[in-house]
Amino acid sequence: MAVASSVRLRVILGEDSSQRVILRDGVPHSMSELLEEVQRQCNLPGSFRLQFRDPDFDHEFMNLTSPSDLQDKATVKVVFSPTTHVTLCQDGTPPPPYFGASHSTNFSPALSPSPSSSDTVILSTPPSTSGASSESSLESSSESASSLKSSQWPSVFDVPRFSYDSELKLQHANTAFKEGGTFLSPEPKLKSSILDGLAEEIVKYKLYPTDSDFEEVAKALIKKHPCLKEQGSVTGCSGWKVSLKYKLGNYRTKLRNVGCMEVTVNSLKHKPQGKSSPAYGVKKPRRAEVNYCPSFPSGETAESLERVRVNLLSEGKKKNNDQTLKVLMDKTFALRRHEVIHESPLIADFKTRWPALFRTKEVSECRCQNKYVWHNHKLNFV
DNA sequence: GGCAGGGCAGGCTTGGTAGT
DNA sequence: ACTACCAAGCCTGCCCTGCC
Repeated sequence: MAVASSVRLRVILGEDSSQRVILRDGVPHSMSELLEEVQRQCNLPGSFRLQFRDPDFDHEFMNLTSPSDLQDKATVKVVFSPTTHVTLCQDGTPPPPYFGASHSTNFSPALSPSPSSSDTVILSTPPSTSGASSESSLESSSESASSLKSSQWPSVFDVPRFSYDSELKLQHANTAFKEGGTFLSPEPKLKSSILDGLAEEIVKYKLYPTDSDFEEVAKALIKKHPCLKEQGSVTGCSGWKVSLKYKLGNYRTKLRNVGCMEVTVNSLKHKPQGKSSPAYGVKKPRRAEVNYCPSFPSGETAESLERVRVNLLSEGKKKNNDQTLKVLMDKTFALRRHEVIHESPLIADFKTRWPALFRTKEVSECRCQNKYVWHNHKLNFV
């Protein structure tokens, strides 16, 4: 029985970054297998295509459409899809999914890499829409909201399916609307179910949606369920927009009560003394700010991560220790974010606590790929 | 022309409460 | 339990003005 010999590829990941990929069973038969293997070995997020040096065209890079064009030691280049906005960690690698909050990475769930240094479990499905009011559901929503938001706000908001009975009612009402133009005035239970479903879909992306986000969701709702359109409203959905704002406001209160970090940071209890105004110093992601307030990795506490930080200090003194530093820096990302958000430390102090973050390698790898967003450490300048 | 600072209006926050 | 609403006050963006 013939054994396929392994094939080595040089994969160009960026301007100053390339990596060896070894295909132990030879070149895969399909492009999808090849892409998956490259993605796995290079730990790449999102969708991308490959280009290879085509000998028929003076070895210029051409799109790779068939794996059979590759030979041992071939050079391929990774070209990310325009829709993939990759957010890098300090070390230039994509963040593990638990980095969460409003981050601008658009991971493809089917192709997203496994969390390397994270112990956090990735939920592949949104929290139950039918049990939003239950404590357990809210806790999972809190988890979802604070640490598992792995998608950018969608270009087209997808209205989720509501509970079975709600969908049934809407189906009947939509039929009646199409036949006789009858609008539906949803009873409180149905309205609540709709708002619940929309809220849970929204918090998968943002805990603090903007006015235009609400408008977008409301429009998507009446587009999918035209029976819900409001008469006497210019847009046909102004009331839904307002209700959604109330819903999200109340929803954040619930999340606060179950300890969702991204909202508890704004509770009065966490405001400085003498500044106990609800609107004072609200901390939330601004513009492209990413991974705003991630939860600690599963099983970790501030104390345990502090011990990791101390370990980082000693590991940082060793030579040729990049891989260990990378792992430890990944692991302590949430702790750094918490320090930045809660304490707004001076750069000098922060540098003392986290010297590894200021290594040339850390900074240059982020800078050299200026299309990427380095997560914001909002520090006070000295 | 470009920049910085002040004033202003509107939007937004949390916490609390009334009504259903 | 939930939606809707209110209060108090901070934040943000816009506009205007003054200065270089």
